[in-house]
Amino acid sequence: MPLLLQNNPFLESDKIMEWAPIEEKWRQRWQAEKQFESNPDARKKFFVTVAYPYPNSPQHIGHGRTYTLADVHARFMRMSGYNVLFPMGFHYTGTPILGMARRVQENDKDLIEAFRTLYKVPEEKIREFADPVKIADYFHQEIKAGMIEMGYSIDWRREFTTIDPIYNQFIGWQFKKLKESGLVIQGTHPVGWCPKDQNPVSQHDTLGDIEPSFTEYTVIKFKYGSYVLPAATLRPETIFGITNLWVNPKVNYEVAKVDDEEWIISSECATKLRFLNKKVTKIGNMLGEELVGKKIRIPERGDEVFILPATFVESDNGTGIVMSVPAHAPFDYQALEDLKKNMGEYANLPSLFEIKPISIIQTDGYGEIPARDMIEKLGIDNQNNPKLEEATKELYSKEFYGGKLRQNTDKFSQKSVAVAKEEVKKWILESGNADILYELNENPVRCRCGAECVVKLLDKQWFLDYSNPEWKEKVHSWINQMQILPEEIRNEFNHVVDWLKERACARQHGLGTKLPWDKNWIIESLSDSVIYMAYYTIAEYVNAGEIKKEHISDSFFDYAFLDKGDVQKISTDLKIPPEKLEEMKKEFQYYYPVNARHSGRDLVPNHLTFFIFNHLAIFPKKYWPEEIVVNGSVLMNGKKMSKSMGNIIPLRDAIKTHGADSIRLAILISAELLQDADFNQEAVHGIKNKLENMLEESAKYKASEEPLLAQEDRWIASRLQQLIARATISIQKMRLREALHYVLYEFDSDIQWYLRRAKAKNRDSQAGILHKVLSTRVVMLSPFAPYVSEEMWSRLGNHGLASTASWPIANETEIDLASIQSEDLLRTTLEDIKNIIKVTKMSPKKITIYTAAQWKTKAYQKILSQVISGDINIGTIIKSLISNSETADIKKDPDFVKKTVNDILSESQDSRDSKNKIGIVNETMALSELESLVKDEYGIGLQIFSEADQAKYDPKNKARTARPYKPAILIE
RNA sequence: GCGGGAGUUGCCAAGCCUGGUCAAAGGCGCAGGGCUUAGGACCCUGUCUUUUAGGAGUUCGUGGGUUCAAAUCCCACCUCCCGCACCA
Repeated sequence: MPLLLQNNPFLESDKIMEWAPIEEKWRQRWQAEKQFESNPDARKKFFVTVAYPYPNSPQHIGHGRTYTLADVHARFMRMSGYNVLFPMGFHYTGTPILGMARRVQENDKDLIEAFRTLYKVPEEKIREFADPVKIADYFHQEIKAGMIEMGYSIDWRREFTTIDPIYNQFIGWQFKKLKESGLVIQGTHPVGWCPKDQNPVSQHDTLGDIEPSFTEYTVIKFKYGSYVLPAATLRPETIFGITNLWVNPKVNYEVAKVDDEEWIISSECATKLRFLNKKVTKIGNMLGEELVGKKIRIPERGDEVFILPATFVESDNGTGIVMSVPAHAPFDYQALEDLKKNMGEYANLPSLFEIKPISIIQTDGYGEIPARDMIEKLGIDNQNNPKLEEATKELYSKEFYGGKLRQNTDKFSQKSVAVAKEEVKKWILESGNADILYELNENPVRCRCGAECVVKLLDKQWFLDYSNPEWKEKVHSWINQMQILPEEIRNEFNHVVDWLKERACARQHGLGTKLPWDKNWIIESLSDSVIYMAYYTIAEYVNAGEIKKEHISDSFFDYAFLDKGDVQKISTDLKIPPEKLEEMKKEFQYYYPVNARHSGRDLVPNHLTFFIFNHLAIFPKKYWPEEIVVNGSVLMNGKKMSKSMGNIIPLRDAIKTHGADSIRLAILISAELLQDADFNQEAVHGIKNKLENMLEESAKYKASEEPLLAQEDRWIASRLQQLIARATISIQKMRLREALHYVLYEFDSDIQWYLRRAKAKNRDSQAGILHKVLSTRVVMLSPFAPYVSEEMWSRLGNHGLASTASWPIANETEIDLASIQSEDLLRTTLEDIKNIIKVTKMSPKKITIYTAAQWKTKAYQKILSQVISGDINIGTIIKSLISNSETADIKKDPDFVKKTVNDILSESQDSRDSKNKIGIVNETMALSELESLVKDEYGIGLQIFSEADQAKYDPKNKARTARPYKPAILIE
């Protein structure tokens, strides 16, 4: 059979079976029966949501993970009897789509080609893509189609996009609520900025996708007569160690009026300052060498030091002036050394040789002058040696995390560098002797328009005040009460809450909702997606046209979501019948709070945390979210998916090739929640095979009432109950991999064993039992693999749908512990026989089994109960056994106690308890089942004797070694 | 640095939360056999060392500890991966 070769090897399929028609059939049935539409009723509800997608590309396997997890959760809860609401919306707001539209307008070849070949967008659609909304619309429909194909049990009547007018009104309402609570504040805020576009830039706005990150520097103002000579530093605490200032003699500095002061700075610095809202007016120029040899006064310290020349000083770095701390900065130390060696034209510099490094930081592993230690260690001999960077970095890190300030640092003495850095900065800033400068980490960063980016201090920026201590406290305490899965993430949440500061919540362009009180701003897209789950409860009314945008005002949301206001008055104002208002309010109150929110772990430090913050700020406590479930990402053949690797599998393509169920299972089974799931060809292939085999199997057994007569029947029925119990617990903890493992694979070995037993006995009456077992198993598979489960369910001859069947409830009373022990005994004995044959390499003719004598069984029970009660002292056990006439025979075989205690100790707590509970097992009877197995396996006969049997056949005197649960074996 | 995760037998990977059924699932690879014109298809068997009686020995990053018992719990150390923002 020829293989359909496509670009991606993953998309090869051997097409053993056509899944598509099966999927289509059941999908239509679900739809026709409105299985996933949820309306308030008398049942308990369960509201499960997932972060809605941003439609700027087709979804791939990675996106599929979170949605699949949520869908399994929804289906499981639905089968467990809950009225489950699982809705979906689409997040249009944000900047990337806008950027894409702009690139289409500019006829960007790469992007258009990507649309064409990678995303397979039809030509006529691409032409519309100059309009960002068209892009969003297109991928919206694409993603939705994929979700339907994946079998997600979504109530599509409640769908919306974030640019729907009523949604915008809702977000406006949200922000007014936040502002009323004092949680929206205004302030300045540094951003990466394109001076040409007059816009903030983020990573995907720059050439080469460079993140425009920046660092905050402290600028210390040195006084030179009436001028200020500012030097930028990352280490303000080293002000105590300054011995001089450095300028580059070749640089032409600017004299400029900066606000009310006159500064001497490089011209690059002047430019930077302008974007930081400084009023900078150039007055004149001054060559660096003019400054050399002059003295400046150090603020706070009050003493004076010289300005010296250094070539390592660059005009585009900081202010173009550098403060010199030779004891702790390798550059400074080396520059000073260089100068002393080669005075040249500066021979007249006074007292140069008197300049001594001032050590201000004590760090373990370093001497008085750490900078000199570093330089000697790395063998540096001049200030242009590139190793100086490395030396600086290492020393900075060592001193920052391990250093302490010395006595000569005033009130900061003995403080750690990490602490002192902040305190000193604050101290100098407060006295007006310092300022702040931001410097891009990578230089230059260019905007897509080609202009060089700068750091701009935005004025009057709006912030959500996530630093508000009361708000933080509230969030902390709620996080500690919430259900968070997996549990490890709880700490991470708490940590995020701690470090979260004010967050800019509005920007000046992009799709989105206008800030209600300042229409120049658009609400930023991570802030307009934090309480939208409430909107699902009214979205169906919007979609049905029952409420219109002109009818909506804040009073509507106040009423529906906060139960505030007079219904009659609102009804009159908004022209909505009071019953309708009441109905919507009831609906919100029915479904809220969100019971489970699913999301990828990348949203923990932002969306999920904001989600909690905002719910707590806006809604009363009874509507705060109950549970968050976080999952990891998906790898492709062990590697991260990325466009450049070309290993992104579009979800819909994968469905076409492998079928939705195989993909669902492959994603779920390869990893537990937080781990990265690895998606690969073999895994999907294996699962497909498995499902096909199971499907074939389903047609074999028909329902019939058969009593559980045989030992193996009771056993498989017991194992089924144990499976139900274990799988249910696993799903409740969202350990879906574990649950699937039990249902799909582990239980298989039980079925195999059962079939082997039945076959050995030549039974033909087991179909009814297997039918029951397999049907229950299909029900349990249904949330994971809904389509194939429906198909199996129907082939098994069951009525209705697997997805509406009730989730089985484990029945303890159906678990027959004795049958489980008996089967274990069979298996271990068979294993032992196999082992002996393997080691001796003999071909067996005859097997004889000896069960332990009664006194041993009695003694075993005694020892067992004594070990369970914690007594494992062999001496006392023997004494108590001898004192009892039933077990006094122990004297004949003192070794027996030691061996038995070891036997018992090497078993699990569960197994011990179960053995203790069921008491004495009739081993002769249990092992009689072995006969058919041995016959089947080796084609030979088997005889069983009791050790106590006087007439037994025992030529090799083996019988005496028999122990309970460990019969003696003779093979000839 | 802070926060999180990981280190298992040739490779990938389960087990760890809840200590004992762990020489440790499963897959790949490898070896032997079956089936076959053939197979990169499928099925069976084996795959730490040792052993002609179900046994013994040495293993789960390193070093300690707790326990009758440690891959699993505790402590210390080493190595690797991810996140640290105004971006969805």
